[in-house]
Amino acid sequence: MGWLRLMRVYQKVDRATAEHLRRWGLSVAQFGVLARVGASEGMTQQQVADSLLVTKGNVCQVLDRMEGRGWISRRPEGRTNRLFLTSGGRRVFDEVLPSQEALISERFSALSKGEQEQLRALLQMLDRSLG
Amino acid sequence: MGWLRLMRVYQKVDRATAEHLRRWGLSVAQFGVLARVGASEGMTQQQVADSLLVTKGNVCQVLDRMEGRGWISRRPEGRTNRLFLTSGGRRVFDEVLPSQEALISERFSALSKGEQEQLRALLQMLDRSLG
DNA sequence: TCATGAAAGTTTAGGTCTAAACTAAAGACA
DNA sequence: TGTCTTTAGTTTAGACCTAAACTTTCATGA
Repeated sequence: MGWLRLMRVYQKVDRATAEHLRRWGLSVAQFGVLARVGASEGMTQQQVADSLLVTKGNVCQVLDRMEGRGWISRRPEGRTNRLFLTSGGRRVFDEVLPSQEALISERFSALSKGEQEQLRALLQMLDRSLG
Repeated sequence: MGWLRLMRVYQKVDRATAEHLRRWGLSVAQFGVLARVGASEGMTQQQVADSLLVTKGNVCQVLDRMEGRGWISRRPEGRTNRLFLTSGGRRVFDEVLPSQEALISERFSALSKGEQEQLRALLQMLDRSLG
């Protein structure tokens, strides 16, 4: 079954990522938030949750820790919080993002460019079909 | 990046699985152990951990709950524990496994047979390259 | 206007997972 | 035999994640 393979690949890359990010004291979840907010500041917590496919309760908890470490700030605005990187958060983001992309690219290097494109296309079809 | 797609597909299928298994009061982690032990009884905890790509500490915790619910039994043997399904565990296993396989097959049905085979082949190459 | 309801965020209980420290049982070898 | 190391399992602290209950704030329409 393809699902088992997909699980294994996910687990392995996820673990490699986790170990890599530990160098900056970042967890995978925190990196996800950092990357998302870094890519478009001013998002609300709910928007971040939706885009990462996690609950808003989870985002709230992860943000508590990241705010505590001075990487992200919540700017209240009516009933929402708008999220921004602090200067420290921006510095980490600028350093981690390319490094993380390099790690992923290295992990996928067993596949040729064409094969990677094939894989991407198949996963995209699947993703779309899953709503 | 293909990795983002893979993450999304994993998350979506994982959530769907979790919701489906809730009907039997099973978590995804518990189902993993149940399926592994059900497929070859007498395994040690370390063997289960290795085959699921998780730590032995994690397996120990999950087993505590499953043993508490009467699905699995530990049979001490020297310094290892051999794992077996109880009759109740076997009953759940026999019922859940086909249902779970049907769910996965349904979730992957947006891809043709050939496409699924392609996907499986690409993931297998990737998996092997990841040690 | 104001009551009702929907939406954003927070909190909590409970299961998952890891890393690391710990215990106990084998095995190995001088 | 006695010590030394390895291996299996357990425990613990800490982060993650969800579901569900809760609070606050906004929006809507009678």
